[in-house]
Amino acid sequence: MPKVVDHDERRALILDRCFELFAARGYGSVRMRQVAKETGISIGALYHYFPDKESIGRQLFEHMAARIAAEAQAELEPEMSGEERMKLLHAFIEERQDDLSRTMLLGLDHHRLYPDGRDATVGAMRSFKAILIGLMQLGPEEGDMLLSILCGALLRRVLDPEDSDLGTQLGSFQRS
Amino acid sequence: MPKVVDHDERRALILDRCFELFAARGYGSVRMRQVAKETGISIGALYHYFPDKESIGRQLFEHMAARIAAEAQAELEPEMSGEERMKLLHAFIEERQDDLSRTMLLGLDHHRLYPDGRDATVGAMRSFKAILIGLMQLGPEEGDMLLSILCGALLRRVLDPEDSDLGTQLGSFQRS
Amino acid sequence: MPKVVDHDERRALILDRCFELFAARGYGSVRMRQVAKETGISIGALYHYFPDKESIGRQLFEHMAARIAAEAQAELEPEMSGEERMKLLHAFIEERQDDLSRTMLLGLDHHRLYPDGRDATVGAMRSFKAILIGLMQLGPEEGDMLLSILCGALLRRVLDPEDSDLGTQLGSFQRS
Amino acid sequence: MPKVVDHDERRALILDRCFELFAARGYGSVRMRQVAKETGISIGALYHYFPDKESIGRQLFEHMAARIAAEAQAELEPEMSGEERMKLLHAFIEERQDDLSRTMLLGLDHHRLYPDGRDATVGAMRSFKAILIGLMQLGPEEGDMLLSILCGALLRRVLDPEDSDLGTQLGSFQRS
DNA sequence: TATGAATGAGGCTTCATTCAT
DNA sequence: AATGAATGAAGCCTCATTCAT
Repeated sequence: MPKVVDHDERRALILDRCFELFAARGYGSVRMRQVAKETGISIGALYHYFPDKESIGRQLFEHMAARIAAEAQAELEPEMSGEERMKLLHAFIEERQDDLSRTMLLGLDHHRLYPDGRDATVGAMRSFKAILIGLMQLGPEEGDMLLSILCGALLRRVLDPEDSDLGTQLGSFQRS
Repeated sequence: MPKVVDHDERRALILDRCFELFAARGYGSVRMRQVAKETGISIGALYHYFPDKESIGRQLFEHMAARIAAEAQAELEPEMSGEERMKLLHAFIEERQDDLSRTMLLGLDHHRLYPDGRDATVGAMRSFKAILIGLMQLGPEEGDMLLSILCGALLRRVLDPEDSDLGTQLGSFQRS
Repeated sequence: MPKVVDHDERRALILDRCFELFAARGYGSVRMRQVAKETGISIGALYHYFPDKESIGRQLFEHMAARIAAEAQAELEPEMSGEERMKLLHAFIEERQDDLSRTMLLGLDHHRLYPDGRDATVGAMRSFKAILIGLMQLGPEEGDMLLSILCGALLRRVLDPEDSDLGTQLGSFQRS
Repeated sequence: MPKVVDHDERRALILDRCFELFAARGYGSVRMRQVAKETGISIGALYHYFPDKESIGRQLFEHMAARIAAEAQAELEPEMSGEERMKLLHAFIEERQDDLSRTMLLGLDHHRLYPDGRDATVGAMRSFKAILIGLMQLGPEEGDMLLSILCGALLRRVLDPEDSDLGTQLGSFQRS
């Protein structure tokens, strides 16, 4: 009897393991050799789980976006006062700053390289907006603004880490 | 030394012409053949003006960031009332939405691929922040927030063009 | 030692089952995965019976050539008149057109890929020639000619099936 | 000004140069590295002239079949007595024994690997038959027989070079 | 014995760079 | 200076073979 493996589980594991790599270097600059080393899986075995490199790139964003959305929906219970909800959101985001930034970068790669799959980035953005609006009980304009601030703060955190404090900016939003 | 001027001029021309290409595909996915076709300059000639492909990528971001900063400083004269300054900023940004988004994308590529040149992205971000603060006469926290909103709105415009209106969000900021 | 018999039997079975595959695609274009699927035997098990892929290719031609030669010797009893012997030969060949063509193709692969085993193709050709000469009681030149016509007709049947009728050509030979 | 090359000419040169290689090893066992070495052209340059390896394989047979057919039509002038025509044919074939055998082997590879291009082998066979019939002024059955003898003799020459003399067999045909 | 997932050398192909023209 | 054909290192992927189960 050969080794029994759950293909879907293994696929997810591989995606988790090469998340950082793709986010840090960008799809076009990642080499399959690096993916193999990073995941601890041989090059050949990677091709048991993904038909080609592009498929890894495509699935990676959707995988991470789905994971974060699921965590958000699980953790962000709206049964509390306004101030507490903001704290909860704040904590949630702060905890995941790196994952969120990376997923954002993957989203941009996804958008640029797979024009036929742009519904994935659109869908992800709208899901997050809906989550924010639902949690904070915002109007659409406020939701837009909060989402933009979040995205912008994450982006600035990438480009100029020392001059961007997510906490301060969420605070500013709240006060306004 | 007319040759040198010519050289720099030509370099700038080439950068202008392949700006869209690099922004749309990402540094790692652009091929020299495409650069040649896009700029109308033969592959061989490109190597007269740039030592290698990386050099194009590196210079491209700095070139565009500098150009936009220069335009901002030229156009955004602060000699007017608060409301007018906001209108001016609004118009300036709206006119350059595409260039700004693309430059942002290039900045992210720059950051990811040339870790030794991160001062370029840091510098660009801070310049823009200073311009915003100077123009709108904001405090540091407000400046941060405006910059984040701008970056976030530009990013969202890339990922979900139909659900992000830059004008509305600047308006929201203003009212707050 | 029943195991040994079993082993050889199984080997023969495998060879029979992948005969078509190798003849149709050519040794160099057959994949072990295809052999496994075609024979219904797992890749791993194939390696119990053959040390490597080359061994299958080598044995395949010899196996089929030996089988056909054995059948020829069993069926082509020369105890009859000249005309009947020709009919018999004709029937024998017509019945095995596909096998003969395929074996010929395998012989060519064998010759090209295993230069150290060319005595196998030489031996096979000479056996068949001897059988023809013995059966039809031909002189050496006639035997040569009949063998060439047979080989040529089989080859033409592969390359242009609609313009080659084996029967007609054997008839032409007979009349001459 | 870059080096000016006639693509078609160069393509033909490459095909000529790797003819032996493909015939000797079989399409599936030829490596691009070998083609580069054999033709004296770098691997990269090969891809200026052929989109991929398969294209070389496909074109090779058609190129050689066309070349031989052209030579046959140029050299085999039928303005002579029957005996002289046979001598002429004999000389023509003897001179090209290797090329003819190799082209035959390529035809078999072509047939096996490119099923969508089988009209090429069919066409080649029929051209040669027509040339034979035209030259020797044969009836269709005789033409068939002569073509089969030729093909068979060439094939036997590959598989058992010491036991096949093309001249003898053409002589046998003539006498019959 | 039997299975097929895993391995990694090596195949085909791409593409940044060079260089003859 | 300009051109683009040529080069070959290195990328993606395949597939013969191994090995844990």
